Formats: sequence, C-alpha cells, structure tokens
Amino acid sequence: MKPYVLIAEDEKAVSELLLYNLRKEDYDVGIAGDGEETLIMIDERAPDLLLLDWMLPKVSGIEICRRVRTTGANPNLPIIMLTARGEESDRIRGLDTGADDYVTKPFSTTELMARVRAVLRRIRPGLKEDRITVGDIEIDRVAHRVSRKGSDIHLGPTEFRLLDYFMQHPGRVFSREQLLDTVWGSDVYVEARTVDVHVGRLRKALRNGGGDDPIRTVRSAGYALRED
Amino acid sequence: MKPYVLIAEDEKAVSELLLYNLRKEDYDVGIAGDGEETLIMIDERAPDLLLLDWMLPKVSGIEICRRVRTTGANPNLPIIMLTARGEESDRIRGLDTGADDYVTKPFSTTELMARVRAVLRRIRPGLKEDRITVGDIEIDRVAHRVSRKGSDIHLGPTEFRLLDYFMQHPGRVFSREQLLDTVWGSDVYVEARTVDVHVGRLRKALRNGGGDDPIRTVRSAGYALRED
DNA sequence: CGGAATTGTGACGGTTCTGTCACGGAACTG
DNA sequence: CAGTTCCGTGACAGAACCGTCACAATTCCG
Repeated sequence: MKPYVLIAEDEKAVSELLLYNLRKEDYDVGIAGDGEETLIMIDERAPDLLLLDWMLPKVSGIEICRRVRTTGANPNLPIIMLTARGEESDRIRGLDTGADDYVTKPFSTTELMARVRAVLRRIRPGLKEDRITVGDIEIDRVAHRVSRKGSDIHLGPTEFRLLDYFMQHPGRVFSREQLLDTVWGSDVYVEARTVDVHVGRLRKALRNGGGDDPIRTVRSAGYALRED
Repeated sequence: MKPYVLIAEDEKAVSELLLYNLRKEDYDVGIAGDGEETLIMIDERAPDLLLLDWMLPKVSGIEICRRVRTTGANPNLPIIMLTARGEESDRIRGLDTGADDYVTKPFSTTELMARVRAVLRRIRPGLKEDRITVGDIEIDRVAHRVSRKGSDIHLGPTEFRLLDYFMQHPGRVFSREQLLDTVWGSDVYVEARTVDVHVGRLRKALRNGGGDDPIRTVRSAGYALRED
C-alpha cells in the first residue's frame, strides 16, 4: 500500500522535480497548483503527507496549514512546508502553525526525501511492520499469510489487501469510497456496493473456524475492524 | 501531565541551555552526559522526546538511535539529533537511521523549541485526537463510537451527527433552523419539528443506562448540550 | 487448454432509520 | 385564571441501507 503524497506547489519545475523523486521511491503522488485545489484534493482523498509551498496562489500555504490543523477532517495530516523564506521567524511561524518540518528552497532533494521518509516513518509505523496482530487476528505481510487463533485463513488478493488496510488502522471507520480509493486504487471504477460483497467475503473467511465477526458496520458511514 | 524530555549531551553549556529553555516551557527534563547513561535513563523512564547529541562519549548518538529503533522497548521514541556535523550526508544518515529531525549546532534555541513542539505535537495517536469528552459522554469521531460512563451507546447516523455537533460546542444553544442547516444540510427541506423528534431520540439513547438528561431545552430558542 | 479461483454486479428481502402527525402536558402571557 | 404557544412523545408509513445469493465474465495456474 503506497503512501499517498500530495504536492501543493505552483512552480512547475519544483513540482516536477518532487514528482520525479517521489515516484522513484514508489510513492503515490498528487499535485495541486494552488491553495484552493489543494483543499479540494485533501477533501477528496486524504493524503499521508502534504508537501506544502508557503506562497500558493488563492489560499496561502500557511493558511492551509492552519485550516488543516484547526478545522480539517484530518488534523494530524503530516505537513512539510517548502519555501524560499529563510528568516528564522518564518520557520518558527510555520512550525508553530502546525507544520511538522520546514525545508528552505533551494533544497537538496536527497535531504528532502530523507525528511519525507522520517515523517512517514512516524505516522505509518505499520508500514515497517511485517507482522501485525489485532485481537486474535495476525497478518504476515511478507509471507502473505493470515491466521486467527493460530489457524491459517485463506484469502483472495482483494480480501487480503482489505484486511491489511484494516489491520493498519484498527478501530478507524472507513467509508466505501475511501476503501475503493485505497484498497482498489483511485483509477479503478467499481460500484460502492462491491465493497460490501468483499467485506462479506472477508467476514466469512475470518469466521470460518468459529469466532465473532471482527468487522463493525457503521450504518451510512462504513466499516471498521474491531480493536479489542 | 508534562512531557518528559531527555537531553543526551556531553557539553555542559549546551545541556544547561537546553535545560533552561525546556524548563521555561514547562517540560520535565532529564540530562545524560554520555551514551551509556542515556541508554540506562531511557530504560528507567521512557521519555516523550530524546534530544540526542551525535558525538557522545562511550556510545555515539547515532548508535543509540539505531539501537532505539531496532531493539529498544520503545521504537517509536521521537528523536531530534543535535550536532555540529554540517555535511548533508550526515544529516541524511541521521534521518535514515531513525531520527525525526536534525538540528545543526550552533542552533537557535527558538527554532529548536519550535521543532520540539512540532515533534511532541505528533506523538499522540490520531485516534485519541478525535475523541471529545463532555461530562460523562465521550464521542470518538474516527471510530464512530459513543459512550457514556464507559458503556457503548448505539446511535443512528442522524443522532450521531447531532451529538457530534453539540459536543463540539458544549453549552451553546442552537436554534432548530441552525441545527437543520448544519446537521441536516442547507439543501434539505425538513420540518423544524423534526429536530425535536431527533433530539428526543438522542436523549432517550443517552439516558438508556440511567443518567440525567444531558440536553437543555431553551424555550423559543433551541437546544444545548450541558457542559458539566 | 480446461478447470478452479477470483471478481464485480444485480436482485431480493429483512432491518433500521427518517420524517411527519396528532395528542396532551408544560410553560408562558395578558 | 383562561387562552395560547411550545415541546415531549408514541405511532406509523415509506425510504434507505446492507447482508446475502447467484451468476457471468475474467484471470490464473497446472
């Protein structure tokens, strides 16, 4: 599951450079050219990291940072601020408004990528885990194996990906649209109801050896993996 | 509960300066003068943040970082690396070994404190950020759960949205029209009296396990969630 | 190549949710 | 105090949601 990084940058040369480096490290990447588009794209698909230029047209980067932190749906969105403003007071302002890191232009892409990795490493500790256990369910992502109470459970590829995603975020409710974007991919056009069918298949498989249903349905909201 | 910050630094002047600034911002602070003492102190009391000098006697900072990340009891311990080593390759190495941030000596204490705040701001898991408690009622917006006195309360989608809105503004009175706009949506045409019915349903659910009515009716004005 | 596995979709039906109405008690007002 | 307004509440009908089944098409693999 690739982390999704959103680049909010109006300078084409900079965003192309970032795009190239992020794609090289196998990140999923979106680009927004102004502040308004940035806010829309964050709403449409919550990124795992926002690379945010300070001086964006329409809505400034610092204002976006403030909004994300105070009224956004995802106040913990990691933000790395990019800018040519080198004054220390600007850096302090950026960090105190809510940025996680601050990189001054012109920057070394090598160092920026290291900072991207450091920030993502913190928010996605699960990414580094080869095995995750939630309740009595264990998933081994390297060996592509799933077990419950020590018994192997066979899953098809889609159900495996679905469970993998749930296991990285125990307790969190995901809408059908979110699951389609992240488990199926944002360029796949599938009915939302198909999620229900696959959740049903996953449930059936997990309950095969007896045991409770580990997946909660939240009516009109979506599904979540139970934490306990 | 004050965050506990451990300073791992052998230069007395630097550690005293950091101590002063951290104490000023009301952090709990420990100081270790060499690498061995650092590891011992981490084991004795897990810090919320480690300010880690690269060139420590006995065990180097970079080695401590590596150990914490790979074999430590708390692999997610936030680490800010401090050093006079200004080469970019050192910075990359520090970040890739597991540091969350990297500050070059001589540093501005103001900027370092902003980075400390930024890193500490992130240590709380996202799930906890999205929980609101008012009186004995708790709502978890990410997990879409509501509980009162520790017992789960089932709410339908509309009642959940209504309570969510009230919980964001405890004590504040909202008219029926306001609630229709914000909870139902401004393009939905519903009788104002319908709000009363839903408030009644919310009251009933919240009082299911005993307990007072948490919602105040203000005649001719609207409703408010009690703050106490 | 053929059989098995996987995937997406449509339809059915049971359950839950929603909005409305009517009744009557509580609160307010002149 | 009587009349009016407001709001709590029970009941009901219709709509929405979601679990499940079955099937066809596609993909995978021996």
